[in-house]
Amino acid sequence: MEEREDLGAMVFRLGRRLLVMEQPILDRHGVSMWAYAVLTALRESPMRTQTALAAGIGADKTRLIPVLDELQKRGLIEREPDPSDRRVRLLDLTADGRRLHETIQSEIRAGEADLLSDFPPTDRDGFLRALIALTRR
Amino acid sequence: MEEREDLGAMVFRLGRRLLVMEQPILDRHGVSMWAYAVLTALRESPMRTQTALAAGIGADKTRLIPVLDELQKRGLIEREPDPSDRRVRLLDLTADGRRLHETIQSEIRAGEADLLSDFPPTDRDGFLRALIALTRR
DNA sequence: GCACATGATAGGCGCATGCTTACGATTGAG
DNA sequence: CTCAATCGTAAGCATGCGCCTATCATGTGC
Repeated sequence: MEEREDLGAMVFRLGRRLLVMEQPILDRHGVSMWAYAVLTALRESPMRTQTALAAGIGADKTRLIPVLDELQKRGLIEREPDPSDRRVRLLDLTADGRRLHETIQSEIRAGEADLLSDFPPTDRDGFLRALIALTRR
Repeated sequence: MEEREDLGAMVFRLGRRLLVMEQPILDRHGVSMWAYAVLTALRESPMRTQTALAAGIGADKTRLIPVLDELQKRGLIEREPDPSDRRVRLLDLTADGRRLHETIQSEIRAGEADLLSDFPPTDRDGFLRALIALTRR
């Protein structure tokens, strides 16, 4: 592993490559990257505050608002004031939102599988294991 | 490998993490990310045109100009008109530039080694092999 | 009850980016 | 010789982002 680029350079190039692969998929479903991140986060579990959601996906909480507006208008998320604390908005996916996320994610996963298909399984597993470990908070 | 995030999400988070690690190093040496990319590219081999350099590091050729101005002013790169075609500027590192790149890169590599130190060698090697393959043009 | 903290929202500022256009110098093809 | 193409440079534009402030509604500790 002597002659290689810096990790940063390689990771950023890979990021760009993944972006190029994913963008058309997101465009086709009329969803921005941030919106997809929101759907993904809410699929794991509902959120009690928008601030927590923003922190969870590494977004600015003020920039998230138009994204949530749009998702709500399209009926993809629920966003209701918490009866027990009317400052906060409870966030959750609707059935439509869940369905759309599932559709998009499966397309993205197909693209990923395609990228990874050339590697020997041990490299691929090592790659994924290391990547998962490196991105654990 | 059933329950994992999308590759894109993980790769971008890792990119941010690497950025957080590298930025202080670059700042300490008064070098921007683009400038460091230029030094890295020129270390591999001199370049015959700025356009080729820009394409090589994935930058906009017009945005590269102030970066090159700065690097030249600091005596880190040479940038002379090609006698055989005076439209183009031959680009190369100076001794100082080579030295500075070497210093910065070794600090960055130390940070990378630290990040990767926890993994079993097989995972680490698979990770690097896959990453190298995925970023080959 | 009152001061203070928290959540959502709106707006603005500064920065880096990608993209585009224009221009002067130079080269090469016809 | 003339014209098109290439290279470097300057400038402008729209976008998206992070950050910061202010405002309003609400909740909590004293």
